Amino acid sequence: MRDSGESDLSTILLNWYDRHARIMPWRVPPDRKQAGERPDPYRVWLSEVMLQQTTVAAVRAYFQRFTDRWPTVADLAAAADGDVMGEWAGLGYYARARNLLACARAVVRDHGGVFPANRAGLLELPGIGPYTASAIAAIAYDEPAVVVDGNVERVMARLWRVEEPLPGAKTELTRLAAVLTPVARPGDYAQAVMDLGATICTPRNPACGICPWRDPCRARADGVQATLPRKAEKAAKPVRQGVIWVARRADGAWLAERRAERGLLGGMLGFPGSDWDGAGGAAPLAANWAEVGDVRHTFTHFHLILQVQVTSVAQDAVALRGEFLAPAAFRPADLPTVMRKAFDLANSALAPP
DNA sequence: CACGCGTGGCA
DNA sequence: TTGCCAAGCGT
Repeated sequence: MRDSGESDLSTILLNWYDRHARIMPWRVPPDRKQAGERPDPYRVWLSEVMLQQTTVAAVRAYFQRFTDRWPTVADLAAAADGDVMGEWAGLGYYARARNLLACARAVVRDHGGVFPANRAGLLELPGIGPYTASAIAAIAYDEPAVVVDGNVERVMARLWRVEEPLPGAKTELTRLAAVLTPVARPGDYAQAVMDLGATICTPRNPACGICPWRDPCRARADGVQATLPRKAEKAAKPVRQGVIWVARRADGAWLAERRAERGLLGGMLGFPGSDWDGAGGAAPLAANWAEVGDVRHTFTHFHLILQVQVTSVAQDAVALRGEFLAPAAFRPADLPTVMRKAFDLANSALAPP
């Protein structure tokens, strides 16, 4: 045991975590850990990937469905691509789902179905970067890895009053996080900082009055906690426009199209459409198309206005693009949100078949 | 290293 | 309504 001031800080936080740890389906609470229970690396990995840039509230239901359907990494590795992409639909950042499958298959193929038990090994796997490798190593294997996510950056920036804006401050914040990381209970410590950041040291209106680190916090002492961390200004989002064609066949089948593996919504189910450059495009089949309105959707880097065209076609219609999927094979829940919006608009505009 | 990559909640 | 934000990764 160290006896430095930094060690005191981590001890204060761990004591707080022992009393206030949030209950999560992928987490082993501190009292059960103390009794010797270990978290399942598969569930830790799955939760960490889902939580990348995503709120706990959004992840919970997805985590439950994934673990119900694929209880082990071997089950997931054996799944069909389309089933995994469909189950991920709505959660966003779909490269995560593609990498999730690639990672599960690599674990089965190259590691005998067992996750590497250290940060360096985890880092080699697809979809596992510096943060996720550290988080799994600390939480699942109690490796004293330095875990730096958005919560840690925010908490460190306030605790030490770091005025340099992100992303430039990242190196300094990582150094400060490393100094605090304890050798004992590094996994609980990592989760404690994240709980602190999510429930007390929040981006807006931090609850400093009940914070276990309120006394040592330099930003709090100077009253500048709400201004930290500083961030570089972001560019304004341009508006892009396009057309999407939704066709229903007489038997109720829908003309769908699997998107390219790479890029926006890569690997997800969708409908034939134009480029999103406002130039229009050619319909995927000759029919009497009707414009039924626009769908508006905002992606990370742009706003999209999608003009929705619909039609009903005969059973012998031939599509130039896409594939007719029978009602049993077409689940609207498999669609990413922007495509789901287009489908809902089209479906409500068409008379029952 | 800067950028592309989703979505839903909230002020 | 609009902008900001959340447990980042790959290129």
